[in-house]
Amino acid sequence: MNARHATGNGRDVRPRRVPEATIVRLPLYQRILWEMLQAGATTVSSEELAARAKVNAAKVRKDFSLFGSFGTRGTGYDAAFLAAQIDRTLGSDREWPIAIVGIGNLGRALANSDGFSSHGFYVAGLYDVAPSVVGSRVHGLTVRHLDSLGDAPPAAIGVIAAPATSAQAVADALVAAGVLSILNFAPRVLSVPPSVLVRDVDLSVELQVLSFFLTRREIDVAPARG
Amino acid sequence: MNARHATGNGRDVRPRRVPEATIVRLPLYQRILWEMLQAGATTVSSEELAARAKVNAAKVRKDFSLFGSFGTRGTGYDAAFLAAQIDRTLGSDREWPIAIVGIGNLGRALANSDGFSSHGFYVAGLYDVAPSVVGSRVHGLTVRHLDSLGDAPPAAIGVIAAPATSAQAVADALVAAGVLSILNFAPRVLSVPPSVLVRDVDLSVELQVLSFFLTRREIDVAPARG
DNA sequence: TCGTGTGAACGATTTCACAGCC
DNA sequence: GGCTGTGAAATCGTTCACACGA
Repeated sequence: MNARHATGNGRDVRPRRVPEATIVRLPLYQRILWEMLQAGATTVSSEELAARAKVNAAKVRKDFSLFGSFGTRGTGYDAAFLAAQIDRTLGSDREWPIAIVGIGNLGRALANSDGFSSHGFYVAGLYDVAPSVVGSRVHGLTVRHLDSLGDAPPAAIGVIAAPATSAQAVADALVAAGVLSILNFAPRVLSVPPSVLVRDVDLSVELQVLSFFLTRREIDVAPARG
Repeated sequence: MNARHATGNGRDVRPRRVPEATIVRLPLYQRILWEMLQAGATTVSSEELAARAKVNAAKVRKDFSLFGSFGTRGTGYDAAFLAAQIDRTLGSDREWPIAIVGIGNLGRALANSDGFSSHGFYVAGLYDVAPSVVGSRVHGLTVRHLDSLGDAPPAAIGVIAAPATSAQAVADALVAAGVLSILNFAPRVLSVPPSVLVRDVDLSVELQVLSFFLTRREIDVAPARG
C-alpha cells in the first residue's frame, strides 16, 4: 500500500521509486542527447553519455532503467527513442503555462530566458504591484497587477521573483489562484498547502557554498601544497 | 570530548567531514538567525530553527555540531554567537570579489541582485564581448571586454551568464585569469582543471523538475481525488 | 564481444533515541 | 525539566561487478 501504481496497461512502464537526484539529471541527459542527435548520432552508449555529462556510467544506466527505458545489449540506446522517453517522463511533450510574479531585473531576465520558452514551457502572464511596472510590456506581454492573477486560467507553475518581504503574500495569491507548483527565487521559506510543490532557487546560497569551499581550501590545501 | 571550538582564534576548528548537504543549509540557518536577531531574539533552540527552516531538529543540531559550535543544554544556542560562527564557516566575514561574464538580461539582474552584494561578496568586474554592451555602465561599473579579464586581480568567483555556445570559452578565460571558482548559469557541462570549483545553476532544470512532478501527479493524484 | 540491466556492496545523509549537562 | 550533542539505526543514493542478451 505504498505508492499507488496506475499499473494496468503495458505502454507505460512505471516500476519503482524515482530518486529526485535522478530527475535532476534527466534534463542534462536530454540536452546532451539532443546535441548528439543534431550531430548525427543514432545510438549512444551509457559510457559516452556518462563521459559527456561527467557522471558514472552505471548511474546513467540505472537512471534509465527506472523508467523501463531500455537500450540494446551490445549496442547501446537509440538516441531518438531515448530522447523521446525522457521528454515524456519530464512532461516536455506537454504545454506548461508559467506566471511570473515580480517584474524586476530577475523577473525580466526570466521572462526573456530560453529556458522559460522551451521544453513545453511558455510565459503566460507577468504580474507585479508597482504602478511603474504594471502596464508596461515585457517579452511581448503586458504586465498586470497581481490582483488580476485569478482572471486568467491558473498557470501550472508560478514563479516568485518578488522581494523576500512579499514572497509569502505572493505565494498565497498563487495558491488562491489555483497554481499547482511554485519556483521560488525569494530567500524565504514559504508555507503552502502540501499539494503545492515548491522548489527554491537561492542564487546567494550558491555563492556562499563556493565561498565555503574557497575558505576551506585556503586552510586545507594551501599548506599541503607548500 | 572533541568540543574544541575556536573562541577567538579562528584556525583550530577542523572537526570532521562536512556533508555538502550541510553546507547548503548553513546560509538558510544564517538567514533565519539574522531575522530572529532583528526581532530581538537572544537565544534559539534547534527546535525553533528547525520549524522555521522546515527541517528536522536533529539535523540542525548535527549540522552545527560538525563545526564544534555548541549551544547550552537546557537553553539553546546564543543566536548572535551562532550567527557569527556560521558567517566564519561560510567565509562571509571575508571579501569575495566577483566577476560576471555575459551582461545580458541575466547578467544585469545578477549584478544588481542583493545576493551578489552581501555576505562579503561584491561585484568587481563586468565583462562581455558584444560592442553594443562593452563600455556601457551597469550597477555602477563599466562593462569591459572579456579580453581585459586579466588586467584586474583575479576574482574569487567567476559567474558565467553567457550563452551556452560560448560558456566553455568563457570558462577557459576565467581559469586563465586565475579565477578559483565558477558559478555557471549556462546549460553546458564545463571542463576545468580539478583545482577550480564549479557550481551549475540551470533555471530550466528547475522548471523541468516541477513539470516532472506535475506530470506524475496528474497520473497518481488526480484519479485518487476523483 | 560488447554494453545493458541489476543485485549487492558501499557510501552518504537523515532520523531516532537517549545520555549528559544546565 | 528542557535541550544539546551524538552513537546507532534507518534511509537514500552511488558504484561495483557480473550475468545476460543482441
